[in-house]
Amino acid sequence: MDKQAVNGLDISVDCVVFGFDGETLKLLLIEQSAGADFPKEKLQMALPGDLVQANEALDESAARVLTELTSLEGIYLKQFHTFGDPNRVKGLKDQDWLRMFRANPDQRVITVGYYSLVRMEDYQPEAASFAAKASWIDVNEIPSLAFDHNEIVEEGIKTLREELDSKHIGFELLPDKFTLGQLQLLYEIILDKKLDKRNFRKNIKKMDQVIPLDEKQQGVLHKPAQLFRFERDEELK
Amino acid sequence: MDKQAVNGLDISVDCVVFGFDGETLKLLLIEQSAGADFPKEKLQMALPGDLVQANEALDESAARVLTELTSLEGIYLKQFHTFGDPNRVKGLKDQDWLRMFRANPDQRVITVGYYSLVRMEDYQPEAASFAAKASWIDVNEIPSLAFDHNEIVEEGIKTLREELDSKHIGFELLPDKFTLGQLQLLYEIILDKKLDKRNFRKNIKKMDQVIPLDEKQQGVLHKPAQLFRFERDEELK
DNA sequence: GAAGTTAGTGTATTATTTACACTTTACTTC
DNA sequence: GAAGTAAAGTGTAAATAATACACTAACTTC
Repeated sequence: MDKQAVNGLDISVDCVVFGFDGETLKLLLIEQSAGADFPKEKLQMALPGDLVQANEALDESAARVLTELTSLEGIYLKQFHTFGDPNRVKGLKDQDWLRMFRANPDQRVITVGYYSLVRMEDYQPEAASFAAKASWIDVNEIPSLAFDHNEIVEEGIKTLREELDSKHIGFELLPDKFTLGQLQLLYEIILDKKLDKRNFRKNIKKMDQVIPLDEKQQGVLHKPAQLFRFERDEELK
Repeated sequence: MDKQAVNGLDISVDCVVFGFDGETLKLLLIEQSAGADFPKEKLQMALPGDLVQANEALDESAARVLTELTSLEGIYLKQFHTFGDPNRVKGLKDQDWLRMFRANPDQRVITVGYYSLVRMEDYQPEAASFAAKASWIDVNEIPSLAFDHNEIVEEGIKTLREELDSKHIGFELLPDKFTLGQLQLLYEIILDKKLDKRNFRKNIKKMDQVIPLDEKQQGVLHKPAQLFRFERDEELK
């Protein structure tokens, strides 16, 4: 009586994982996992993601993907958009891989996009625990990715920009101890515009979550900067 | 080799449809459709929504639900969040209905939430073309709804609030010709706070999309207000 | 024509944002 | 140890935006 979806359907999560190395904004991308006889030249880079498991909430699923990949827990993760174009996994470029690795390669897949912020110092892909090869790629040098992942990346970056100010998420990308110069540079890179140093510092110093430490930068060839740390809300309790 | 979702799965869209009658903010709710022998007392109110069809994009699906319900086209519709709790349709209160109307009542359903803004003058549910009974319900008097729809409503209202200023969506809820008093009242109701009349008007008059008409309100028992109309971006081209 | 009701208008005050340039400090090199 | 280098660190004035606030105008009803 009620209408009903005719075909089977899978749901996945894909994570747009940002990192900052002090110079450029990076994205954590994986190489699609290759079987013994899958031709290497047909492998593409892709966002880390996976099918959602039975009895697994969406947030849990995204957290699992990240933890499996990086062994990190408690990472900032936020759902930002769901991508459901009926043809999003029907591109020619993706067929070989789907036929090799998916039980139902022709099945429609709807994916929920998450973005995530990782301290790069906490995770270097060389030490990966995961089968698929992962690496940090400069956001300005993203290659053509599997499926519609380039579009997902675009949306993820847009969301990061929009939420940077209101949600204090910049700090998630920095080491525990950071300088105001590093923080400003990060903001400039994400927002893609220059900021005024004095005004920026004025604003930051209004936040009482940013705490000056009795400690200075070391080993730089100029005046060392004071270090700060960010006190997350949960630490305030 | 690759992991895979074990059970079958459905995906749906649910629409949080706002309307404004000049006094309060309303939500368009439907009564779950009842079969001949389904006990009326077990029917709940719910958000308009439906399973996503094969080969149907998510946005298309949401637009279809709204059009089937209201016969209106080109309505403002925006995806805001996807709800995927594995138990979101497992509540006791929802079992009877699912068993009657769904082919796979135990199947997990993930739903994509959309919010939508409808000019109430354009649609009065009494004249509905749709089977299920629909009605405008005051947002402050929302009853307990089917599934997790109360939660979806909460998120939808939150999103409406956040996007009210930045996206000019208030105008979508007003008649073509409106007064600044009506507009202010709408803002006050959505934001749930009083606004200063002179400052509000100052702000509105900065937007050159709000165009004063050579026309006044009629039939009011006080000084009639000037009418304005809102020029949407697409009209500007 | 008096009473009731909402429309419509301006200004002074305060807070926020912006623009802008020089001195300080530690390290490195010679 | 002097000179050079490179980023750190700092304050103020001007412009803009946000806020607070009270009366007159226009129409309807009685």
